[in-house]
Amino acid sequence: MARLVAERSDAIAPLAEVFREHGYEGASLALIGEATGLGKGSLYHFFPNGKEEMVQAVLAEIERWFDEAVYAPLRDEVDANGAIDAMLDSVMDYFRSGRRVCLVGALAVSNTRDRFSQAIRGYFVGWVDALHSALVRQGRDDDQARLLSEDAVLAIQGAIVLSRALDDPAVFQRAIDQLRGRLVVEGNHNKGANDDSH
Amino acid sequence: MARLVAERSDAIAPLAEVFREHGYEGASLALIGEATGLGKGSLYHFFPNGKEEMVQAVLAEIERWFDEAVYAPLRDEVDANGAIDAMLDSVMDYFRSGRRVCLVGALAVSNTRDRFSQAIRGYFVGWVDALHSALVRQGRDDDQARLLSEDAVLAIQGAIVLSRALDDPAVFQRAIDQLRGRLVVEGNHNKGANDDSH
DNA sequence: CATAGATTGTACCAATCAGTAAAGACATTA
DNA sequence: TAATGTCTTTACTGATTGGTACAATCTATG
Repeated sequence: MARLVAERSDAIAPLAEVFREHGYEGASLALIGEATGLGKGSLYHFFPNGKEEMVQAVLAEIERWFDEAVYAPLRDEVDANGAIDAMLDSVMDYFRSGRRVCLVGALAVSNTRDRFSQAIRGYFVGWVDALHSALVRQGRDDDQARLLSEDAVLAIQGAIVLSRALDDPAVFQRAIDQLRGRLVVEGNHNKGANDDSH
Repeated sequence: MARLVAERSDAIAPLAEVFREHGYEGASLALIGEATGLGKGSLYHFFPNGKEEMVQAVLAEIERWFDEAVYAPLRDEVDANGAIDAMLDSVMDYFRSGRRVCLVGALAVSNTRDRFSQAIRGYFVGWVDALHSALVRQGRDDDQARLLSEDAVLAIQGAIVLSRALDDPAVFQRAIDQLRGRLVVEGNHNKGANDDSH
């Protein structure tokens, strides 16, 4: 039997989805209520500051998830190549081959950017820095790693835009493949060296 | 003395700006009226189908401009390297170093995508195809040119997103520089051979 | 100057918007 | 079971939304 009273945390995922699909302005309280199954009363009980607080909560959860699933391995794993590989796999899953919009990226190109600028900046800075760290651990010099990490994050955002514009997930797939070739260094066998294929 | 009656074409530029700044949903008729200096009467006289027709008109004008200023040179100029160089300069100007949003890209990641899918697709297909043509004329093989042209258009969109997210035009600048290095071939002196620097 | 057509201002509409208020239902603890 | 604090339902507000209707005004042509 389902719980009759809801928790704030249960609302985050449907909130994220409705903001992704309709944007900040487009996500009306009617749509939000429908997506979360919560009435206005409940929504304003959990998020007294309305839509703005809902988006902030969603952005915080997105940041938390990326930090745990993507940034931390990039920063901490000894196997930098493996962490980068895993990042590309995670990204492919998370954005559903480009069918799913990046909420943070979408907010960045909207007029609501300024309202969420801190969270938006944090998301991307965290990503670029974490990837930079992995690239340096690969043995690349700082400047090249800086350029490359920025370029990779940028390419992922562009891939979402273009694959949605052309309605073709293969565009996203190709972009990820290209990145794998550009980011994962050849001849680096420090990932365990269990290459016993003889 | 300014003309008392307006023309439809005069409204396109302010319309483009207001849709860029506020998105489709965010651009209310009040904002549109303010931006264009036109009342509802005039707006619905010129665009009987309302906002949708306004956006379609803006997208048509954007497509026309890009086709004339960017795609045509990429397709037709004998100097492919020069055309690509000019494209990157135009892009830098047009998007104001990433400060200005790409309306087509923004629509592609919004829920209004389906309504304008044909125009959105046309814009990006036109760009990728034109760049592909220039890259082939450089002497590259078809597959590499395909990948590279897609990658370049994608990188420009991503650069807009990231530079806005970080509020740093230098990100956009670096992305354009990177593209110049990747797209403009060295040692190709078929651009007129007026290299009389001896 | 008269007429026709293009353009504009104003008043208006029903629907929807974000947000508020408060009484009621629920679960938790004692 | 009584009391407390969390959650939900319902009704409501005033503002704004996109869109319509139409009379008034302007401009070009005869």
